[in-house]
Amino acid sequence: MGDAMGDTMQERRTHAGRGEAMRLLVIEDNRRLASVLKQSLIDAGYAVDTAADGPEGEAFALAAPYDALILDILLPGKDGLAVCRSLRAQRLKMPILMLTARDAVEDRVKGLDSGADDYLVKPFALSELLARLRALLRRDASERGALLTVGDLRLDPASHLVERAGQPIELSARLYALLEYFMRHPNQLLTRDMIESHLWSYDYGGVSNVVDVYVRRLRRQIDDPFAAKLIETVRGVGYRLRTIG
Amino acid sequence: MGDAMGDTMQERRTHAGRGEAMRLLVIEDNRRLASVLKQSLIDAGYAVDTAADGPEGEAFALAAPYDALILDILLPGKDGLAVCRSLRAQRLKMPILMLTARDAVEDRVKGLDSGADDYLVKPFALSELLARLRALLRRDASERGALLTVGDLRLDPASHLVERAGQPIELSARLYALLEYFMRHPNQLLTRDMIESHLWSYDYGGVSNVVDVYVRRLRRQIDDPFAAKLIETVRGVGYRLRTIG
DNA sequence: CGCTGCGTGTCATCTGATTGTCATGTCGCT
DNA sequence: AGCGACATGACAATCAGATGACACGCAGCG
Repeated sequence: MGDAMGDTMQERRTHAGRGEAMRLLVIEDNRRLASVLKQSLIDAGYAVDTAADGPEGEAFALAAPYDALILDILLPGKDGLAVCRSLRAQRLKMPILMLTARDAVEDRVKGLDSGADDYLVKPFALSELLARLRALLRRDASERGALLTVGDLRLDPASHLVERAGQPIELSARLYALLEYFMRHPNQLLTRDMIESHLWSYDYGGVSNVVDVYVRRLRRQIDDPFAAKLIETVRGVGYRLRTIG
Repeated sequence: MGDAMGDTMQERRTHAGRGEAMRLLVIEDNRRLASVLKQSLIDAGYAVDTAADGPEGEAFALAAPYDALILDILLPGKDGLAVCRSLRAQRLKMPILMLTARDAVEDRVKGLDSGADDYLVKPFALSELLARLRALLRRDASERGALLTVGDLRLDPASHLVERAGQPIELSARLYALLEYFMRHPNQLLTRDMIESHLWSYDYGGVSNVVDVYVRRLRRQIDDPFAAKLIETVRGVGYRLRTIG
C-alpha cells in the first residue's frame, strides 16, 4: 500500500483517469459560488453543467442524464426541495446532494425527506463536498433509498419511519439524521469530528459535547429499551453501530 | 486548564491511531506566528516544515510531498492566492488551508476560487485550526483503510475492530495504536525509540519503561490466550511482530 | 398575549477506564 | 554467580464519556 500522499493523489485523480468523466449538474443561484464549484469539480475530473434557478435546473436534469446533482435549497423560481421531489416523481434516480444554509435545521430534514441522498451545511470545505460526492457515486443505485437495516433496527429513508423489533420509534430531526448517518455506515467507526461535520456545519465550535449528548439521546430511544445494545463507544475515538451482537 | 494544553493532548490522541505522522507545510511570513504554529502542530503530532514567502513555499511544496498546506494569503514575493493557483495548475492536489487577516466574505470565495479547500480568518483559535486540519486530512485517511492481517490476527482501520482467530479483542486507544504500528511494519524490528516517538511525544523523557509496559499489555491481549506468540522480543534493541510461526 | 410543550445545545457532576510510574520478579548472557 | 535487560503486577492520578438538569427559542393554542 502506498503512503498517504500517494493515495491522496490517486484518489483525487480517479475520475480524470476514467474513460468517461462523471457528469454532474450544479443547480445554484449564487453565481460566484456556482462558478467556484464548477471549476473545482472540473479540476477534480468531472464534467459539469450549471443551472441558476429551479426550473432551469429541472429542465437540464430531464434533458440529459447526469451521474449526480448538487442542488441548493434556496433557489429562485422553484426551490431545491420542490425540484428534488419533482425529479423523483419523474423516476429520476441519480444521487442528489443538497446544499443548505447554516442554521436551517428544518431544511436538513426536509431535504432528506424530499428524496435527497445527502446534504451539506454551508459553509462547507470543498474537500468535504468532494468526499461526499465520491461516496454517493460509489454507492450503487440499488442500495440508495433502500430500506436500511441493522439487526432488528429498520429505517426507511423515504418515509422517515424508524422501528426496532417491530416497535415504531419517534425521533426528532437531529436524532433521525444521526441515526441515518450511523446506519449508512454500519460497523464503521465514526469519530466525533465526522459526526459533527455531518450533522452540524463543519466549522462548528469544536469545544462542545453535543455529539455525546445526542448519542446519549439516541441510545435512550433505540438501545435503552432493548437488551442488545447497538451503539458502541470506542473510547478515545468515537462511536460505532454494530450489526452483530 | 489552558486551552493550548487541552488541544494538544486531544490532538495527540487523534493521531495516536496513525502509523506515520502527517507532513505539513506552513507558509507564513510572520516569524512569530509561524514558529508558534509550527510548535503547536508538532505538539499535535504532525511533521512540520515552514517557509517564509511565496516562492520559497512553492518550491518546498513542489520538492516534497505534503499531506496538507497551511497558507497565509498575505505573503511577500507572491501572495497566497497566486501560490495556490500555481500549485493547483501543477496538479498538486493536497488539501490547502488558507489564512487571512482580512475578514471579508469576499476572501472566502476568492480563496476557494484559487483552489483552497478551506479558509480561516485571523485571529483564530488554535483549536479551530486543528479541528479544520483534522477535517481536511480525515478524508484521505478514511478512504484508505485496507484490512491489515498478520497470521490469524486481523485489524480493520475503518472500524477499529481487532480479532485473532475469529475472537474479537478489545483494545484501548493506546494499545490499538501500538498494534496498528506493529501491523503496518510486520517482521520489522521496532526499537523502543521508534515506538516511543510514534505513540508518545517525540521527546518523551527517555527514562521510562512505558513501551515495555504497553507491549506487555498488548501481549496479554493478543498473545497470552493463544499458543503461537506473535510479538517477539529482540533483546537489547526492541520488538518485532512475526508473520510466521 | 401568556402558557405550554418540544427540540436544541450547554453545563456540572459523577464514575469507571486508562494511563504512566514504580517496585519487584525473572530470564538470558558472560 | 552476577549483571543487565526485560516481564509483570500493583497503584494513584487523570481523563473520557455518561448522565441529568437547565436555559433558550420557537410553534401551537387558549
